[in-house]
Amino acid sequence: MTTRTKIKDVLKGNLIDQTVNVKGWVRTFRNNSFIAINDGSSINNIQAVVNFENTNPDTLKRITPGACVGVTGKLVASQGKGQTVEIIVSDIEIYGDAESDVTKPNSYPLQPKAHSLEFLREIAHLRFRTNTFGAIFRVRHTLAYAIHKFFNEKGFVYMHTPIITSSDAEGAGEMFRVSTLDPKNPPLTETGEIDYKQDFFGKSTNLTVSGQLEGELAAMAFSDVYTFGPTFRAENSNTARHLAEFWMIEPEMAFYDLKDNMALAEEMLKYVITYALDKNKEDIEFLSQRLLDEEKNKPQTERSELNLLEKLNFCLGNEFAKITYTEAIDILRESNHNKKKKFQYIIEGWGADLQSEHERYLVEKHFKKPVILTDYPKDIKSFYMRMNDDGKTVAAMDILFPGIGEIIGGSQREERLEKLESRMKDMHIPTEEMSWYLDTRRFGACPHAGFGLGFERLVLFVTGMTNIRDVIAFPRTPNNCEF
RNA sequence: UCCUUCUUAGCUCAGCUGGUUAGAGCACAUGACUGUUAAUCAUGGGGUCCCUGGUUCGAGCCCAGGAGAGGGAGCCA
Repeated sequence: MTTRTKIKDVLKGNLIDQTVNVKGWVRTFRNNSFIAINDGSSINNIQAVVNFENTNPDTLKRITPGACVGVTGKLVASQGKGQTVEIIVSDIEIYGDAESDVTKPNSYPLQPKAHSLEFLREIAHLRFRTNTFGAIFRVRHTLAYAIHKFFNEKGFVYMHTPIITSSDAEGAGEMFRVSTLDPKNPPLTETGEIDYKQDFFGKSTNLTVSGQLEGELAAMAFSDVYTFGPTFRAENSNTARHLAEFWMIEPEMAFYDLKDNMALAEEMLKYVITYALDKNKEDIEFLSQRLLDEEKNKPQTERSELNLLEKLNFCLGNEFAKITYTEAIDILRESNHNKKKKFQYIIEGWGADLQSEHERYLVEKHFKKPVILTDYPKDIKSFYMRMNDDGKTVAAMDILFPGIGEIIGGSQREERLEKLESRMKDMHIPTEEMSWYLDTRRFGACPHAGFGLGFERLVLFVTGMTNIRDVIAFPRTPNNCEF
């Protein structure tokens, strides 16, 4: 009995002349002889050669795209040109058929031809079996692993912050309500409001929009912590960069100021991208080529200057540009783009929030590399960000990536109790409910900082994909919760 | 949520100024071939033209409403 070998390992070729067994799903069956089998361990298929003259014709008919097969045979150097090794099949087992006749109901929808990303999104449960999505989700895995590896090597503690929260004061966005009350007949208070005292938790609860506040509590004990978990926003955002359910990495570090925070973020991004380039070289090369092929149909002016691999390497080889909000406003105001009124929103003066066209100009036209923007006006940022000495700006930072926009948002936190409380009052955030959070400022407060990295946006950048729905297995967006 | 474009065969698309029986490539089926590389060659089947209503002698095409998708914007990660 030969034990199964993963196709990735068979392709290494050091098992040559040995009998091997592989199991996987048929991609194509050419010439009644050559089965391309993929088991997800690699972007590459193994070619299994059957002798159709002494194989049962009924078995041959069942070798169709999508079918699951196991083959046993001798691994030999390939006679053909497209691959170095192949398996001469001595035994084949069909584990699961896949109907290939499209005139029949429930036929396998993936055909040996190119499909549009939009079509594959409708069959997200099967799209893992394509080259593109195989590559994307292997890269996604590697990036997730690299993030844990990076923080672990730096001595960070991985915190699991709660998914269900009662805090509605984080201000990061609209929340999904969590309730076990009967939606048709909820208990009411005397004033006619829904009585959440009778709900499961005895109060109104929601899905988390951020683990940051809980992360800060932990950082006041472990010094360096991070979270990596699902996050939920009930915003009615219909863009290629937003999801209702996404994964976020939120490190929080005691004794870090904004500069330390920025340096950690840049180091982490470069670390994980380097790691993925090393571990998933073939996948990223495939995705790079996919992007080139896609852009062939576009006019010259819309094509990228760098291919995906070059773009990633360029990002690794250069320091991120670091400028303050105030400097960014000056650059934008003095730009020909602004003077020629090419912006939809003309930069008038200091204080306005930057529109994505401005961010894109800074990243893609002016600096042509990732940009860290710092020290935003306090009025356009969150209550917990540390007030700068000028009294006008806060110690915030956003990292902007080409093609993606904001990939990281972070800040040094306001550790001074009085200043934090007065900010909360200004922004109508109830300090009583947030007493547990304010305790960190009452007992052994220290300067600290942290940031949030949108994991899917990182995956977008590394895979060169342009729609966030294509880098998460089963995307949740307004009006869409399939699978 | 706003702006905009689209929806025709399993997939990707064409369809002229509103005109008779709606096309192509790929996929699929059948056959041939048998060292292929999304195999090739031949033959064949395959349509609720997104839905509802309207205009018209006549609607895939025009009008109104609806649904779904793409791109852009806002909010953000």
